[in-house]
Amino acid sequence: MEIIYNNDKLILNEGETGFSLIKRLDLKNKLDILVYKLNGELYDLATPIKSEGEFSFVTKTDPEAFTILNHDSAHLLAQAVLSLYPDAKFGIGPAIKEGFYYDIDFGSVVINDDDLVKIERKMSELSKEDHRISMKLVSQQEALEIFKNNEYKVELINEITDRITVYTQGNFTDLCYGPHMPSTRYVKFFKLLSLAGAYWRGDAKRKQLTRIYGISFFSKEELDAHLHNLEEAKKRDHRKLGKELGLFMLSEYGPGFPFWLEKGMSLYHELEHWWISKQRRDGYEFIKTPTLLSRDLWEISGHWANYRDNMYTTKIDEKDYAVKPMNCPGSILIYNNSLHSYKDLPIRLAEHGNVHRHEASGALNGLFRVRNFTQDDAHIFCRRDQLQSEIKRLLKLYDEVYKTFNLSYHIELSTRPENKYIGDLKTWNESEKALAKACVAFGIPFKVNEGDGAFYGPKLDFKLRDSIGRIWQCGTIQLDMNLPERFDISYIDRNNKKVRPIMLHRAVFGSIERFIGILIEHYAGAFPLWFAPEQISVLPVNNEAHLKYAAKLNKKLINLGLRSSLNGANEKLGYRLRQSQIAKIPYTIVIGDREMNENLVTYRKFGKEDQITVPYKDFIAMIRREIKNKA
RNA sequence: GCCGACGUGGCUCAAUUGGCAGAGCAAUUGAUUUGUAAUCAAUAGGUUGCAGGUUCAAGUCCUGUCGUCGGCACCA
Repeated sequence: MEIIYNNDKLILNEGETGFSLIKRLDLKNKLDILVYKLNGELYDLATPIKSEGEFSFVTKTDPEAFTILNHDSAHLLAQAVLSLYPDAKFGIGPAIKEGFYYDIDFGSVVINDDDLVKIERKMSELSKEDHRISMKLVSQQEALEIFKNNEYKVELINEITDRITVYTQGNFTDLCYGPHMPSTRYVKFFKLLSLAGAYWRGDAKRKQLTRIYGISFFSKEELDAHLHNLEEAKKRDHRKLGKELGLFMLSEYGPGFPFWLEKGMSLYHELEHWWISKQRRDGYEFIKTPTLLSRDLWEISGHWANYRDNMYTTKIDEKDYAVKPMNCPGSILIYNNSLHSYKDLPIRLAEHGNVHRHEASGALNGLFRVRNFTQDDAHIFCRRDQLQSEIKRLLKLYDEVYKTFNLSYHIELSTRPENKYIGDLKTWNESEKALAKACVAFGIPFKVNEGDGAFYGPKLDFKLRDSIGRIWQCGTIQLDMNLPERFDISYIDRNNKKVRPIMLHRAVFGSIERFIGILIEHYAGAFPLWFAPEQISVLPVNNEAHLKYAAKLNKKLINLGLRSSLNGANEKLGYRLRQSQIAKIPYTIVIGDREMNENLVTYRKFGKEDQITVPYKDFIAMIRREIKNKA
């Protein structure tokens, strides 16, 4: 039998394993080899190479290495837990993008953060003890016997239809497909990060297990760098910055209902004004629909039946009302307010609509998940033949918006769910094709999530990537085959017949509140000039000599439409400069004798340490240019 | 909603085994008039989230409750 290895044919010995091959080839980097890969599948080094094909060794630097290491780390965690808590029962323990976790039933024992430290120490011990990790193929009967005291594994075993393998290291044996590295000593640089409750098999009706999260790397440097990044992420937490920069607040009197402070409201207004002007340019008509609408409407839309628990309702004059959790029904009422000709389409109704949803208390999170937020919503009513071009327009608009904030993104297309869906197949196929085709035409790649669409239609989701690499789902374009039927909307075609238009829902930010939260973290509170709540701070060097002039200059800047403020506190210049740095104000200008007498401006830009002196009009020109370029 | 942790001046945090609630920053007042990240001094600021309980005595222990955080579930 022969394999292709390093582009060469290699004849295998009888019963050759990864280990024996490493030995035979006398590979220098043998300690870096984790597993081997045969025809794209990964195997333990101890497993005999069973067929011909493309062969390679996977080393610490290969893309698969991180997952393998973290999967091994989950096993090491379990081994450590078992030795400290012999009665613990194990659920599942996979590697994930951000490391690994293991779901464990500790019985009546309560685990806290101090225990994590103990477990971590035990893991290090077990790692040093260099336990061999060995795999064994077993029958279902044997597997059931091995895990007879663990109802979780038994449940899993009963569902497995192909081969069952178990992995053993020391006295810990786990049900696992593998692959694993040869021994526990490969897991060396790791950290247990947090403790959480997690429902068995993700089902809220089933038992909650204790989940331990951790992450593992091949070097101390990588681990330290990762921990450092976590610290950095904490520093830009929008809740922390929101407090420090005076942007918004939360109150126990309204959990999940954010209060906007003056500076935060400035962000909000800037963002909204800019965004409204872009949408007007693109042919959107702005509307506003009521916050409180009668139950009858929500029954037609289907929300009363499906989301009543998450809606705020009230009784007025013996009639039920609900605070709107969505803007669509209101928008449709406006569409239905008049007859529409095929010539009028597409009609693009936009509403920055303030909605309330009673989210579960445990779901609330700063501005990211709130009970009162504003959707930058729009509903597009168009003809079938306009669908393609409408989507293309949207892609262009989304691209422009996200690029303005320096956010890169990727698109995911979710298609028709297998069983539960409404509408006819023809429309589904046509719409999915239109969404895909528009992406291709726009020249942007997309990922397909088969069967992940809403029951009422396919959608495109936009996943943004921020300045430190985190992914946020914001924008969405959804085709709706449900509401047009329920509200019986139509337009009159050229044959004078009533025809059902296509309805698109679209939001680019998703929620303005959440988007601002994301931008706070993305910019770490140091907003670009056009967007910053305070753009310029004017500091007179000496209050007696320069305050008057500085105040005049500040007034001048304000009259030019700039958000400028004077800092004439009785403090040293250094102290006031520090204040503007802490407030992350883009430009701090210092006014002294020279500036006053020669009409100059000495400025320091946030994030830079040098001071630059220029004529006043050059400074204004520069500021204007920067604002215009949204830099 | 569920599991776990936490809740002390505006902010960040102290307070031995239960034993007089304290500091820095911010604020106010006064002095100082400052050229690129903290001038000096004084003053004021608290029913320790809230409601009960145990105790001679509770920030500390117990019960309940509200809120926040890390996750899970949920996210039209």
